[in-house]
Amino acid sequence: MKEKKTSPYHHGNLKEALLKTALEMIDREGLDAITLRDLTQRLGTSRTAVYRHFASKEVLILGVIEKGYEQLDLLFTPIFQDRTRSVAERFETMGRAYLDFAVEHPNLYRLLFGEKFRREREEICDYKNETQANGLYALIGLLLEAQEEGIVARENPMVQAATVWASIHGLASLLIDGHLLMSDNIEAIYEYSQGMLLKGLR
Amino acid sequence: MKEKKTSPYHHGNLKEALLKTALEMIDREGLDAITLRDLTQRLGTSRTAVYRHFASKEVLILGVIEKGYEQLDLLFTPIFQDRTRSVAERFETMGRAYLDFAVEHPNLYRLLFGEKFRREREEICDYKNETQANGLYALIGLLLEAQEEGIVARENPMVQAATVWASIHGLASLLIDGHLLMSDNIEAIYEYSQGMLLKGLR
DNA sequence: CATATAATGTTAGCATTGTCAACATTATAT
DNA sequence: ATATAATGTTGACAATGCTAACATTATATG
Repeated sequence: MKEKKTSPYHHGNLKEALLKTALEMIDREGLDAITLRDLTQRLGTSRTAVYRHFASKEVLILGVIEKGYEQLDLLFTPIFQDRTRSVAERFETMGRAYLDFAVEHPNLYRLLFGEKFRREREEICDYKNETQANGLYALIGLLLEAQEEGIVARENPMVQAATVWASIHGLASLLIDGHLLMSDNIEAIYEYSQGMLLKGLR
Repeated sequence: MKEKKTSPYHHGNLKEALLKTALEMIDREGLDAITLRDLTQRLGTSRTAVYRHFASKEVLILGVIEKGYEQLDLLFTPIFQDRTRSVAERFETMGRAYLDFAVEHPNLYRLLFGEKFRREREEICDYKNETQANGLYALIGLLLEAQEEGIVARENPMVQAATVWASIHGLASLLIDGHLLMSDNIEAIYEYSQGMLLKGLR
């Protein structure tokens, strides 16, 4: 399929390759560690080839962010929408999947849910963080279902969703940023959190 | 008091001035925005004067972090220890003060509770994040008091503290990092969070 | 098919920034 | 009083993002 000639002048699919490799590098080494020179060298092109596809390093990163959200979407949507499982089950599974993702991909998690390029995400790309919004809406949907079942109080689901998300995001952040020193208790903390959330939402 | 001569060769108190100004700059413009050249220029010294007091930029930042924790301590300790107020009141006031600090000093908040230099904080300085630990211990103490009063279940207070901290940290982070778009609802979200926490802890 | 034009890639070089080495000036101690 | 330590300065280097000018390949249009 792919011609493996000794580096042809035109890469063929450099844009996608840049996004893919950049995402991998960020995932592995963190946002601050990646360098355009390093990135391009791994792809066998010259350092400025990036600029034929992205206006700047920042714009490239914005592409990576978009790609990251898409991957998250692929991961989470099935869990949310698995109607074969009870609301409580989906809630539990979802929380665990979210935490697992953060722990397994801390650098990527920070990129997606951190502060960097916040303004630019909405200015340059106008996809308005669709996926992230999707995630919130999915959570709101789940909470509405839970309200139907009577296991969650009938209050503003947006406020509830924000509260739930904040709880889990806080736990994920403290964990991957090394602020919870009693790491062996993670499981206990997570279970307590879940229980407290369910109890508090009732 | 201070001699305002036309820049004497020796600054007199450069180390403290560096820490103070660096903290102000980080608070205002964020960690990534500060530059040793910029910093030293504002203090009227040459760019490399820093290295007579700090081994590197990173070590300087570690000093700023320490200073930041001290300031936080000064701000929070009185609230925790104000025995004239009920446990519930202190809990409420504390949460609000914490959130206020994050919103008013987002860059500083990210520096103190973010990921950067995590390892180095414990390797180089050996103060072991005393203040942060102090904060957690103070919260644990408050929870123990609350357990005495019967408004919080008698379970592992460390786990409870981590859960509470995660909730509020998550809310603060999502807020200052721009992930909660319905910014007008912040107050509602915060109040709901507090209520949910108290209910869930019971 | 031929060739003009767009797309894509390369090399050279600049500005910024952290850092080091060598040197200069001031404070402190003996 | 002067040797030594403390503190500050200048010059330079390497890494990095980026621009300009040029080179090569693909695509389209006659």
